[in-house]
Order: sequence, then C-alpha cells, then structure tokens
Amino acid sequence: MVYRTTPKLAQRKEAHRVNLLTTAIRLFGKHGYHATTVPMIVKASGSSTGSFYFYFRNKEDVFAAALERFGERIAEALNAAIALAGENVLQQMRAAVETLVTFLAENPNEARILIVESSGLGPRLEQTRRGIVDSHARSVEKALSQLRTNLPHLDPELVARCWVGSVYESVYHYLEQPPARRPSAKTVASVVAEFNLRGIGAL
Amino acid sequence: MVYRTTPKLAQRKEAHRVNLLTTAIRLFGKHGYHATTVPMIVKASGSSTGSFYFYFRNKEDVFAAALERFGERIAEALNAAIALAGENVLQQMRAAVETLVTFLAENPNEARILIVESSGLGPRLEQTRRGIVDSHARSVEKALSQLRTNLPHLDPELVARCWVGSVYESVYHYLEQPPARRPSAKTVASVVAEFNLRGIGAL
Amino acid sequence: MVYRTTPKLAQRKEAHRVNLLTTAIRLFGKHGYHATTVPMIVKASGSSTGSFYFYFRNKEDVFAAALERFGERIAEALNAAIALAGENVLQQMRAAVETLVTFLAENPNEARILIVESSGLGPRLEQTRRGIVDSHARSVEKALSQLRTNLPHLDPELVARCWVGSVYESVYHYLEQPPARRPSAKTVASVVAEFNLRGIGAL
Amino acid sequence: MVYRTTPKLAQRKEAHRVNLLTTAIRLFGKHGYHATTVPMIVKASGSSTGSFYFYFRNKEDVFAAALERFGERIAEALNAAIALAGENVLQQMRAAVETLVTFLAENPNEARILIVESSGLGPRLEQTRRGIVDSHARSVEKALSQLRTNLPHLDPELVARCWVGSVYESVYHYLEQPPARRPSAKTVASVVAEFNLRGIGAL
DNA sequence: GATGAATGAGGCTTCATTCAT
DNA sequence: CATGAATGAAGCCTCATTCAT
Repeated sequence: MVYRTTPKLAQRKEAHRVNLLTTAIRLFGKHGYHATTVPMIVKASGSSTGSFYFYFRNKEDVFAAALERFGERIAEALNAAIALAGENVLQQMRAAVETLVTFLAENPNEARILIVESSGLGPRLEQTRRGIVDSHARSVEKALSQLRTNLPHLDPELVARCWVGSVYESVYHYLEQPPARRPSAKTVASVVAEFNLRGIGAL
Repeated sequence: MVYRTTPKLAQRKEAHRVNLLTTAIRLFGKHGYHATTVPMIVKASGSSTGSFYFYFRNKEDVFAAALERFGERIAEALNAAIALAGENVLQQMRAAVETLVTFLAENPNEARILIVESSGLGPRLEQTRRGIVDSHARSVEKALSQLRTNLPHLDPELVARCWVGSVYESVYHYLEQPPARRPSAKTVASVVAEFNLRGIGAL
Repeated sequence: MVYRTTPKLAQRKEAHRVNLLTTAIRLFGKHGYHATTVPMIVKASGSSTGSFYFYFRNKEDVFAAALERFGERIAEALNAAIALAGENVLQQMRAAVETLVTFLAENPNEARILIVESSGLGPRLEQTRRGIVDSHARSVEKALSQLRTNLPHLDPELVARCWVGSVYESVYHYLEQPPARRPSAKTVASVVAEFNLRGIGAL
Repeated sequence: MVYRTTPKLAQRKEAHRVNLLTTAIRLFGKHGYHATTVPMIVKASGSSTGSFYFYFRNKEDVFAAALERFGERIAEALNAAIALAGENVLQQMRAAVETLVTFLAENPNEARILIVESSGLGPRLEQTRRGIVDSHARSVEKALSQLRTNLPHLDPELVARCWVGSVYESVYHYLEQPPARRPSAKTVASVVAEFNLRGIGAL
C-alpha cells in the first residue's frame, strides 16, 4: 500500500482506511470473525500491520466499524425507500421490508456479518449489533403505532422482533443456498413482506 | 471426579460424559463458544483434560454434542405437543410455536447456544445447527402442505424460514432482557404463534 | 525439557520450575529485564513457551520470583551470620555488612538483578525490591536502636538508607569491574563495614 | 510547535530541541525509560515524530542527552558550592554532599532518571551514567587524598563508592515517599553529610 | 480409565524508525 | 525544516491438543 501518486493527503488516508475496511468486511463475511486474522486482512489489503493499527484500534474495532457503516447504509436505504413509498403507512412497511431484504441480499458479505457473525462476540459488538437491529425494530414499532386503529392488538415490541427475525432468517437462508438454487431477491422480498404484513393483520 | 462406589462401568462412564457435557453447555451458554476454554470446562466439572479428550474428540465435538442433544430434546417436546393438540392442523401449528418458544425460554443456556452461539463456527457446527433449524422448517412446511387448500399461496420454504426466524429472534430478544423486564414466556409464545398463524393467512 | 526418567512427579515439576527460574536469573543478570525475552529464557532452558506460562504467570512473575527467592536467601545468610556473631551488637552489624557484601559478590547475577535491574520496572517489582531493601534497612534501624545510648543522634531511617546505599553501590561497582581488577570480596566487605560503622559513630 | 515570530533560525532550532528534551526528561522521570514512548514525547511536546528524529538520533539519544545535561548541571552546582566553601577541605566535602542531595531533591525528574532509570539500559547509557557517577566518586577521591594525612586508611576508590551510594539511596528513598511524609531536603542533606564525613573518620 | 504436565503454533499488538510530501 | 503516515520486526501470551505416568 504505497501511494506514489499525489492526491491530497486526506484523500490518501481515507482511501487507505477504506481499503483496509473493505478487505476486512470481505474476509469477515467469508471466514467469520474469529477465523479472520489481522495478518490476513493486512496481507489481502496490501497494507501493513502498523497501518492497520494506525487506522483501527484493534480487530474488534474494524468489525464494529464495518457493522456501523453497514447500519448507516441500511438506514439510508430504508429512509429513501420509505420516502418514495408515499404517505400510505402500509405501502411504507412493505417498501421497508422489501428494501431491507433486497439490500441485504445485494450485500452478502455485510449481511453475513450482521446476521451471522455479529452474535456472541462480546459486549461491545453485541451492543453495536443491537443498535442496528433495534433501529429496525423501532421503525416497525413506529409504523405499527400509526396503524393500530383497526389492527388486532399485539405487543408491538414483540411483533417488531418477529418482523426482524423473519427478515434475517430468510436472508440467512437465502445466502446459504448456492447461487444457482436461489430465487430472485425480489421474490424473497415480496414473500417476506407479505408474510409480515399478514402477521400484523394488515392484509 | 472420583467414583468410590462401583456401579457398572458403563454407568460411571456415561455419568462422567454427561457431567462434562452439562458443564460445557452451561459455560457455552454463559460465555459463548470462543470464550469458553477446555480448561474452564474441565475445572468447572471437576474432571481432567485427559478425560475430556477421552469422551470428546475435541472442543467442537462437545459443542456439536450439546447442539445435537438439544435438537433431539426439542424434537421430542414438539412431537409430544403436536400429538396432544389433536387432529386439527391449525391447533398443531399453534401448539408447535408455543412449545418451541416456551421450551427455548426454559432452557436459556441451550437456547443461547442454538440461536446465538452456533453461527459462524465453521462448516461442521453450521451443519449441525442447520440440521435443527431445517427440521423445524420442515415441520412447518409439512403442516402448511396440509392446510394449503384455502391459504394464499406463498413459497412454503420461505414461509417456514420466516416462521423460524420470528421464533428465534423473539426468544433471543426475550433472553437478552433482564429477567425483571421479561414478560411471561407464555405471553411471548402466544403472541409469536398469533403472528405466525396470521402470517400464513390462517387466522 | 523432556523427563523420561521417573523421579516422582512433584520432583520433576519442581526441577522444571527451578530450571526455568535459574535460566531466567542468569539471563536477567546478563542482559537485564527488558533485553531478556521469554523466548530467550525458553530456548536457553530447553523448555517450551507453554511450560513457561504453566509455571509462571508472566515474565514479570519470574522476575519477581527470582527477586523474592534471592531476598529469602539473603535474609537466611544474614540471620545465620548475625547468630554466629554473638551478643555484641557491633559485631553483629559488622558481620551483617560483611555477609551481605560477600553474598552479593558471590551471586553476581542475582545481585545485578537486585541492585541494577529491579528499578523502574513498574509497581509490582518495585514493591518486591522495596521489600528486600526495606528489610535490610529495618535490620540496621533495629541494631541502631540497641546501640543508640552513646551514639550521636541521626535519623535512623536515613542512616539505614545510607548504609544500604553504600553496600549496594560498592557491590555494583565491584561487579562492573573486570574480574582481574577486582579486589577480594573480603576486602570490599571489610572496608564497607568499617565505613558504615564509622558513619554511625560506632568506631 | 509553530513559530510565528522570526528570531534567528538557530534560536528557533535550539528552542525546539530544548522543548523536546525537557518534555522527555519529565516523562522519563515520571514513567521511566521503557514506559515512555517516542509518540508520548512528541505529543506532549506538541512537536512531531519527524522533528524528534531530526534533533535526536533515537530514543536512547534523548535519554543520554538528558543524562549528560544533568551531569553537567550537577558538576556546575558542585563546583560552585565547593568554591563557596573556601579552602577547608572538610567544609568542601560537606558542602559537596549537601549540595548534591539538595540538588537531586530539587530536580526529582532528573534525579529519578539518574538514580533509578538509568540502570540496565544497555552499554551506552550505562556508560553515560557511569561517567556521572564516576565523576562524583573522583571528586571524593581527590578530596580524600588531600585529607589523608591523619585519616584511617581505607581504599579511597571504595570509600568514594560508599559515599555516592549513600547519597543516591537516600535521595531515592526520599523521592519515593509521598511529599507529605518527606523531611526537608536540608535535613536529609545534613544527615547524609554527617554520615559520610564520619564514615571517612573526619569527624 | 484418569490425570495433568508439556507442547508450540500462531494470535494480537506495540513502537522505534523512516521517508515522501 | 516540519510533518505524520507508513512500516514490520518482534514481543507477550493463550489454548487446543497430546502422551507419559
């Protein structure tokens, strides 16, 4: 990782950091947290141990960074989709589920990190994961509260978990299948959305 | 681990093995797979390293054994519950969800092992986990096929995943809460069952 | 470090531990604390990293063990010498100084560890060192209190430090000289004893 | 480290160097040689890594510079004190001890560097330390030679070591005490002087 | 069968130092 | 001259596993 050209320093730094981070995500997604070693990341990214620890406090830190960044990207995607879906809350919910499924399916490495690898890694990462999952859950809860008038009453917190759980497990299962056997992400998305909307009694 | 009495050898052996396994489950459930070391298991069970490796091929092996045993117990519990529920498929499905949720909630260590810790541990354990999850999914698929006549058509494989995902995530969330804040397992079970039955259009 | 013979297990363990410790002392004495690495100790003793950490918690721990053991040996030597010196406190003091100097000179590695290498190594080791030095100082203080009748009054704590400092620095200097140039340890011992006894006004 | 004014270049450079050196001394005195890292010095002084290595060959080099500078300052202080003490060699010796003790006590960081931290750091620094200690010892030897007529004969080299050792250890001990418990530096100085003058039989 | 001492590969991390800008 | 990003050697330590007793 030697930059002989002359983009501005800040750019080079950012590029270096991103390069490390991207590589890390790929490897974490492929081998999992524990099986991915710092030397592996360093080698695969063409950087050096020193640089790694210059940009990240430690291994946990890159993982958290990957998770956080992914959380932000998900939030952006969801917000955009919801905005596009107009005023109708039902349309918004459907859009949200479909976007989430699609987005996860399109980012398999990150999805694996979030869904599969981020559990059981100690408090800090559990915390970060929780942050993301909870934010999904809260969106659902919020939408639910706007719909509740004529819906059967179910504990919204729990329903939100069901919602999130069904999305994650579907995507997990989807990603585990050999690409040849996979249905289109669109299909998965719409089935899951349907299931969930029915689940709350909205269809 | 000193056996002064002289029951038959086979019994002593089995007791020793079970003792190690039980201790391992507890520790895996509490600290997770990686944070639980063989010395920890050995010390906590009052056994010895040598015995550990006499009864289990390696660390992965105990974990797999724990997982498999738990899978069997779940299957037993589900079968019993379904048998009790009579002929009505819908009743059976509800009984299945409620039993699963309750059973997981009542065995938090094992549940954590299954839901939280068994992901991202390499092919073999992933396989074992898959076996269990898939068996749940297949039960759901089967029930679905008996109901399908008048249900909206949704890919049964996928629906089964939604079903399983909502159960696992609910229980995960349930277990993460401080006992004081937890609703009763019964409540959770019935909400999840309701959600899932609605999800397939059966309510 | 493979023991194929069959002395009792406890003996083998002790021998292994002592072997490690002795090697460590030699290397610490020769290269100092920081320049001595665990791999060096392991290699030189024909043991293994694992064994090292089986017998000692960490590098600091061996050093402390070396220091403590040496402290005990010094105390034993001093007590024996004082006992031999009879009732006369003055004789005892002289015997103490001479024994200390001689003992240090005869155990150059340990002496270096105590005098040269054990400063500035963090609280725990500083503590251990202090323990030894303080015990010397206290012996001096005690003797002083038994003599004080007709001595000029000087703060005993301080005088004790002067006493210890002069011994240590003399030995340090002695050990730094090429063996050829060294006077006999006896000579050094008696000069230092004389100086110190005069220092307190006892001669 | 930004210089907006424009004093002559040489002055700026010198100021920069001194700033680094001063900071280094403070940190070395506080944390010790090994626990003080170049980044620490650089950050604390508001300079940069590059500058550090512009002004000093390496970490050892700053330490040596600190030691040397301190050695010079001690020598100056001693010479001044001796000059002030007049012709009487005994007075000179007393003045020397008292000045040394006081000076060390007044410069605790540097004193720690000299007494505590400069041992066991490899040949070069050992050498530098030796230079300073030896110069003290030689002063004592010289004074001794002027007094010897009516003194009991003791190997002057050794006596000089006792002398230095008692000063260092006293100051070491003095500095280790919490400021609240410390007697005045003056007191310490005079006790040590008394002890040492008696030690050579001059009182 | 039971024991636990012994092993060593390999992980994570620090930090002195260099050099391009 | 000043800066600080980049480097990588090397240290400490853990832990799954083996095997002699």
